[in-house]
Amino acid sequence: MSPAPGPRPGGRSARIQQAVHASTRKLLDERDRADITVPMIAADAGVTPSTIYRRWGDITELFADVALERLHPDAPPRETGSVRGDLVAWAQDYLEEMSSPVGRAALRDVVMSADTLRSEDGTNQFKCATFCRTQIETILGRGEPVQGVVEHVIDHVVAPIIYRILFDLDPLEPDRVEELVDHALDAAVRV
Amino acid sequence: MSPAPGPRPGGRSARIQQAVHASTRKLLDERDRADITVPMIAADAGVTPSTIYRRWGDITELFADVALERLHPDAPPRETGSVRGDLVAWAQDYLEEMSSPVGRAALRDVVMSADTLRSEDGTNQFKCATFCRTQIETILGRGEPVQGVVEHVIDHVVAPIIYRILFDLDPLEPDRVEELVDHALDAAVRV
DNA sequence: TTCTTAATGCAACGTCTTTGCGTTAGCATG
DNA sequence: CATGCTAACGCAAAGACGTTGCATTAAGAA
Repeated sequence: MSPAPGPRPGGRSARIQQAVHASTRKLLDERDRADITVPMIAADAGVTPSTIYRRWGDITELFADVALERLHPDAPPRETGSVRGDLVAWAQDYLEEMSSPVGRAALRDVVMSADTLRSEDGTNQFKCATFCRTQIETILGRGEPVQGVVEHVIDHVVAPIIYRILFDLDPLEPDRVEELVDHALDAAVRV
Repeated sequence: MSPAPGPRPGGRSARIQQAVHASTRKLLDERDRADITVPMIAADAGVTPSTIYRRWGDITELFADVALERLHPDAPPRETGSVRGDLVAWAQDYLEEMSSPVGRAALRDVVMSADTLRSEDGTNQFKCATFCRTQIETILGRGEPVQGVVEHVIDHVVAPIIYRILFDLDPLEPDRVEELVDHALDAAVRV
């Protein structure tokens, strides 16, 4: 038997990762991304730069890692009584979170991370999209199953929200979210 | 009178910019982004690194600059006889271009460029979105004007295409483009 | 306690980035 | 054609960052 490889939870490895993440978040709040360097983070976290380089490769991957943590939903979507209501509520929350400077920056950090370096569960970008999809599936699972609704919600609700944020257009009016959700549901039924 | 500031077309400034752009494109075709450095580009273009640093700030901005050039449409959208047909044709072309490794990389380079450094006509991201919008407006201008169609096309056709590319999801089937266009047009009429 | 292994710290080296200063190219004027 | 002006470039030095081999340490297992 091989002696159980992999990082042990609670060990030094985990403590360091936590410290580095914390320092990264802290610096991201204070300074501009372009002004943050690996040695800075290392100093703040109390580790050597080489440790960070070895674990994350480069600062882009570290940022993406921290961003993913931010983008990961910490609770299942709220329940309002109807699928439509749940979707609207979730999408409005999502829009608000992602529109904030922090959310926007996190989105970019994920998008700009390597797409060649894929872990066992996909690229960072894919993981990010999966967070969304999972939340949507949870909501839709509460109602009657309709083929392909998830994809429609992604295409007609999530995509417009994100596109406008990333490409610096006027952010979506929160009111329009309702319209988008109706559209996505209509689209699913009609096809 | 101030002696007419700004770069003179055809001068040394323009030649250097052209050479640097060319070298950047060339290197982007050969190597991976992460392996390309400013000194490399400078050597290939026959200039000093400091010139590039002074003009573009960092390699990210240079990449974004080159990417914008790639994303800029070089011709007005094809005409097929109907607005719907034009939109479908344009969207399919757009999907194909952006899905290619080159297109995808260009999109990312634009998205990851600074959003604080805005030129007189907006950020790089905004310019990129404007290219799309202009093409769409051209097409819509050929038919009867309907309030807000442009935004619907952006939200329901462009956004899904781009979102899926950036977030590493399965790219849209070219067939589904037609469906998206119809939805966008329906949406515009119905509201 | 002792052993094993993965991961860290240290330190040195090479490369990139930044910056001051002298020079040049392009354009305008007489 | 000669002269002057200005923005931009090349050069070179200094500083900061990225990378790597080697010794050491921390955490868990026997």
